[in-house]
Amino acid sequence: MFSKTTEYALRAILYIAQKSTEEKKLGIEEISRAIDSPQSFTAKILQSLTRDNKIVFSVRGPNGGFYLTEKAKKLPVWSVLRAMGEEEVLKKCVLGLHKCSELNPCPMHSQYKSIKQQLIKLFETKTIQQLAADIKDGEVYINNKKS
Amino acid sequence: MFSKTTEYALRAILYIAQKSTEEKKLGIEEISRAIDSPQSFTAKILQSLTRDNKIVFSVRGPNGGFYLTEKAKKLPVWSVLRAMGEEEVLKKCVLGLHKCSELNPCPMHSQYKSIKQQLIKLFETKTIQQLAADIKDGEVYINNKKS
DNA sequence: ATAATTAACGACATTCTTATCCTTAATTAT
DNA sequence: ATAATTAAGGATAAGAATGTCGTTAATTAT
Repeated sequence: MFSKTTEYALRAILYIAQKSTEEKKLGIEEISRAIDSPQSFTAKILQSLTRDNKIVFSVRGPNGGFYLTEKAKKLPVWSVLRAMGEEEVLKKCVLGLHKCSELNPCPMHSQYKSIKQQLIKLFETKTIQQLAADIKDGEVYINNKKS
Repeated sequence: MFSKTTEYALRAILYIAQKSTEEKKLGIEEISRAIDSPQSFTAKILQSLTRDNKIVFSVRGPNGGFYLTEKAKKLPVWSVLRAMGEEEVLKKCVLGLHKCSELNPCPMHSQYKSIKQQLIKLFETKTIQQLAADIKDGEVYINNKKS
């Protein structure tokens, strides 16, 4: 559904949300190990989310690292997807038609539309914090180790 | 959602299903013009669907071209997606976790699952023929011209 | 001040997707 | 038979996504 880049972003943010506070920041080494993603590449992703999107925050130097503010934790998953440029994926026509719309629907339009809407609603409703809380509770996991 | 390659495949197949019979085949020039896709690239896609997957059929030479048999028209859209290697997209974990499952769910698993299932069911249920018929009836369109 | 730590940044490498072009093979019409 | 037509196939290219590495800048601890 989403690019690998976005998958890494989501997992990293959920891990950070779950483990960090403004006092306890997380290093990229720990994060990428925990979510099983390429370290330098993940660093780049987090840097862009820090610089451009104000979803993730960071501090350099000893005891530095990445963290989320309480405010950022309350953001919907949708805001991460938007930051990663995935809005298009969820809004466009399944057949790739530019002009597909209510007035000019493609053959899949009417039935595909309602499923897309459910997806968008799901991502708009769920916050980073809610998902992170479920991880903390041990109900769900983001560990991606193959072994 | 799907790759451009798959979008071209779906549009091409629907166009062929709608316009062709075993007696009246369609040339690649007409097809790619009708669905607004790159001609040589679309040819390759149809060739693979012909050679490997027996979804599309073709004949070379004058009055040759691509067509669908009546049997092929009855195939579900899902079989095209499978042929295009998109099964993965609809089955994998939204966070990209290898091990995500009922027993080891990711934080989005339970709610994402039901939406995925709707999508799969939709593609399993709808046949090429049904969609093509809707185009013929003029209810829906696959024209992709920007102007 | 100096050294150590950690993110930021830039350049580059690799792989996959998308796309083009040219030649070959099959079929048909004359 | 020959020429015309049309898909098949191979080689290659352009671009985007993914991934690596080395250097720089900021911050902290000593």
